[in-house]
Amino acid sequence: MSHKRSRPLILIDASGWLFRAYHALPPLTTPRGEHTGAVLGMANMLRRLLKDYAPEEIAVVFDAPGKTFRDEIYSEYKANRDATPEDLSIQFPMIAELVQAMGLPLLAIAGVEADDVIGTLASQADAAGKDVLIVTSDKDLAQLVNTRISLLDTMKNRRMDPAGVVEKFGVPPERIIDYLTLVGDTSDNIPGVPLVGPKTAAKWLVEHGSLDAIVNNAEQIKGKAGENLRASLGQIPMSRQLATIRCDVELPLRFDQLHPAPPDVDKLAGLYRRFEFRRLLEELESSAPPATAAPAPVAVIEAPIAAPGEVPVEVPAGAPAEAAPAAEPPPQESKKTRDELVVDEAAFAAMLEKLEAAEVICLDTETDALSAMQSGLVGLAFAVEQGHGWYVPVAHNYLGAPEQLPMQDVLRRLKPILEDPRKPKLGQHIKYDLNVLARHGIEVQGVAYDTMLESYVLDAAGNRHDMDTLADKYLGHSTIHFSDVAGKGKSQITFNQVSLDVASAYSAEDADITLRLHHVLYPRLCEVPALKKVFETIEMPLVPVLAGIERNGVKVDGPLLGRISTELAGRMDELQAQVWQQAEGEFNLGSPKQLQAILYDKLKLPVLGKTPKGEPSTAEDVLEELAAQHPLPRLILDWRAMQKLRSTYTDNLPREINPQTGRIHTSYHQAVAATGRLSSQDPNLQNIPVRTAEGRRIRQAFIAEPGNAVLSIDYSQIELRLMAHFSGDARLQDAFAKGLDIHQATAAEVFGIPLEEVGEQRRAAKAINFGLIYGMSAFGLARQLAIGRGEAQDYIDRFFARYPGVKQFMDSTREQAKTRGYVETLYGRRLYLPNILSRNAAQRQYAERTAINAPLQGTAADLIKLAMIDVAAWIAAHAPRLRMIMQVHDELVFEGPQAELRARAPELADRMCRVSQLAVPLVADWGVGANWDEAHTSQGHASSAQKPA
DNA sequence: TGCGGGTGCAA
DNA sequence: TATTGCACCCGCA
Repeated sequence: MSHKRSRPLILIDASGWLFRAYHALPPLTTPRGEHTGAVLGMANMLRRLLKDYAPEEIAVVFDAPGKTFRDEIYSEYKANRDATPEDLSIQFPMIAELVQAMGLPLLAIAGVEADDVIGTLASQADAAGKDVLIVTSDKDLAQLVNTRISLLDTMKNRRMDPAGVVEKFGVPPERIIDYLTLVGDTSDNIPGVPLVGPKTAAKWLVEHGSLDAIVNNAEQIKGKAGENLRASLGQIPMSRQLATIRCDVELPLRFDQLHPAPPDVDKLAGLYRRFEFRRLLEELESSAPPATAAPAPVAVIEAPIAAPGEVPVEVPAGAPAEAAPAAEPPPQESKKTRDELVVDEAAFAAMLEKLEAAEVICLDTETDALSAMQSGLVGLAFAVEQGHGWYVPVAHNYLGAPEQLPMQDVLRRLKPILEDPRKPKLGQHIKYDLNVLARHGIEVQGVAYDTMLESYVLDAAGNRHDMDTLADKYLGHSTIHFSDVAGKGKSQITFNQVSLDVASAYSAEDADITLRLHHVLYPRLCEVPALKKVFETIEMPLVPVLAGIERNGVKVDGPLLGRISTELAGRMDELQAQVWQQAEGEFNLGSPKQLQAILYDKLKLPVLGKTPKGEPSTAEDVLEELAAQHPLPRLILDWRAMQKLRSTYTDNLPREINPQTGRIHTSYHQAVAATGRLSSQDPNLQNIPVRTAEGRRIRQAFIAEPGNAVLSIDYSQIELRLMAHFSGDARLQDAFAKGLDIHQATAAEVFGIPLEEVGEQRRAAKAINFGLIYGMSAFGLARQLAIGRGEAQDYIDRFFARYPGVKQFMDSTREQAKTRGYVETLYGRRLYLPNILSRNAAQRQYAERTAINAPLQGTAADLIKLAMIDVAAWIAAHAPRLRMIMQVHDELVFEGPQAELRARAPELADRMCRVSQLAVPLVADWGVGANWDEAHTSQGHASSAQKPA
């Protein structure tokens, strides 16, 4: 049974909303001088909510004036609050009128706050299995969030679900009360623990689990904040009580009595006229149905409505014994790193001793350029305990730079430690440091932790994984930015020009922050054994393998690319002349905007497609269709194809050749793709052309050193095989078991013909097979195959009829995504899909497609990563003259002496196939050639391995 | 100089 | 109204 989303209950924290809207909205007055900005804001917000969510029940909840139970608990409660501005408070009665005229229930309950009313109604609805949307900008209400209850900030248009709470506060909803208790609230005058702000509170809660655990471990908590905690222990129970929203308030009605009534059109029109809301009035008059006998709205007013902050603040005699000393806002906690600049022998020796004794060594290198393959080492930073870092400068050479320890000595003495596999190393994006150090003669061993990858495995798509982002998110710490020390733009200096003091503060902090991040992230990883395993057995072992591939690089024939470029340029000139002739005027062929004007304005060709922004598209598929009616689109297509090859490949690849190595060294990014794939950058070697003959000429420029050859091995149909494995579909598995051409087999099934009679149907079957992996719709398939929607739907229906397991797999995967909020790969790598329950259909459907695709794409990524780790170890042990030089998602490319490469190819392909035992065989095809194109084209040798039956 | 939009290359 | 990426060029602030 799928969990059906019903029309929600909406609860509006009206007092809080107005207070904030008052400051956010422009001050609006009628000519008579009535202030109406907040009224209009409320009207628009309510209309929007009704339209967007069609709530089954709704209530606009105000604070009632007078004391609440919180004032009983704490005499200073809300004592700091400013009085409500008068031009806001006079709008409250107007708003009450408006809400009632709109037919919406309005609540103001004496003795409690709006939050408690909301909490009570929300928990009633939750118990009844109903979805609840709370409109608020107040963080306190985050404690109510769960899978059914979410917060909506209408001003920022953001929904906050449990994951959102974690993202914003660093703790889940059930820890929000603990969080608020620790942090306190200056506006409510709730005492927190001095020096403990949002970040420390979240950090402690993550480390200890709960406020109770923190209290129990108070003796162990270090620093000034720890002292303050111990001093505040007495007031914690009271703060906790103040921060807790009550969910058991006695109310005169239940949530299911809060149905909106039809608006009282006459009254509403009268109000709109009085407030001079012309647009709303027009809309009302143009759309209003004849007034029906409107049932009176359920408006329960237990007390007059109070403006926020109107609560009396007189202090009763006999205030609580230990009134909090924290009237002032919690000061920003200090997280400064104690940095130690190492420029003399004694300090260096002392540091080495500490490094030797450390359990984990956090390291960071500073260089004079961004590229790990070009840069020179400028300094090294280390940290072994939180709060302290060393910086060892070795090549700062600005005018007047102090003397530093000689680089060669420093490296020679660090080498035994860094190359000791028993000493675990930690870094942020440590692959960079491995490459820099390798180029300086140190092969770092024992690479155990990388905070970037810890964050990536925890939640690949939740945030970026650079240090600044992580420090902000997990430590609440704003790091010293590189641009702060080196400037930016034209005037940016390189790190060797940065003064030692500044460099030391920056670098030591980087190492320290990395260590602190590790202490937050790694425990989280350990909480989910599958993720810990992905981290330990896939991502970390892959780091040195990738570093090796990057350093190996690939040889590219620059002169060949240059010749191709010249040839293309000549042909493009001719095409351009013809285009200008056809268009009867010169224009820039590379400008979609100018081309659009020519095609659609000047030549009046039909608009067959739009860009995402709604402009007439000049994209390939559109031009392809237009080519039937006019010669110009074809010329443009040809020109574009050549322009693409030239600008992206023939002209730019030669510039990427490293002058020292004569090869191209890409960077593989391990923490970018949501699914677990790698990406390649500077240059991207994972999108080198292969489909067209013209494009393959680029691949021919990927060559080997003299005497060497290129070996390409790729997995055959890996994602479809994984679909067969996951789905358990007998027919699909059988097709792979028999070694059939899978597209041909699908064609036979879908079209109900014998295998040997499959002809043109194979193309359609291939499109279906691939579409399947991407969660394609009938609409998409129809467009792909240029057939009718009905026909496409028919294909899909027949596909699912023949492969029922696949249908079942897709349904259950979507279901899992909905109930758990994530999907996972064969190895337990997770992808969270926060939008899977979105009310926005486009977002939800997108998440559903991702839910189908991610386990397949992600498992394929896991498999080839494992294969790379295995193959790299095997090469190191058995064939050190071979080099792994590229990875392209389902393909590995090697270089080595021709004969040896050919001899070793079957073993390498076998190892790739044996990396995992699935329900269908894994097959890898390989080929050897003088260049990448030849290696690819000559593929025909296959290896195969399967789980024994 | 940086950014968004449009386009197109790969798996 | 098909998944994941990277990078080019244009046009504009």
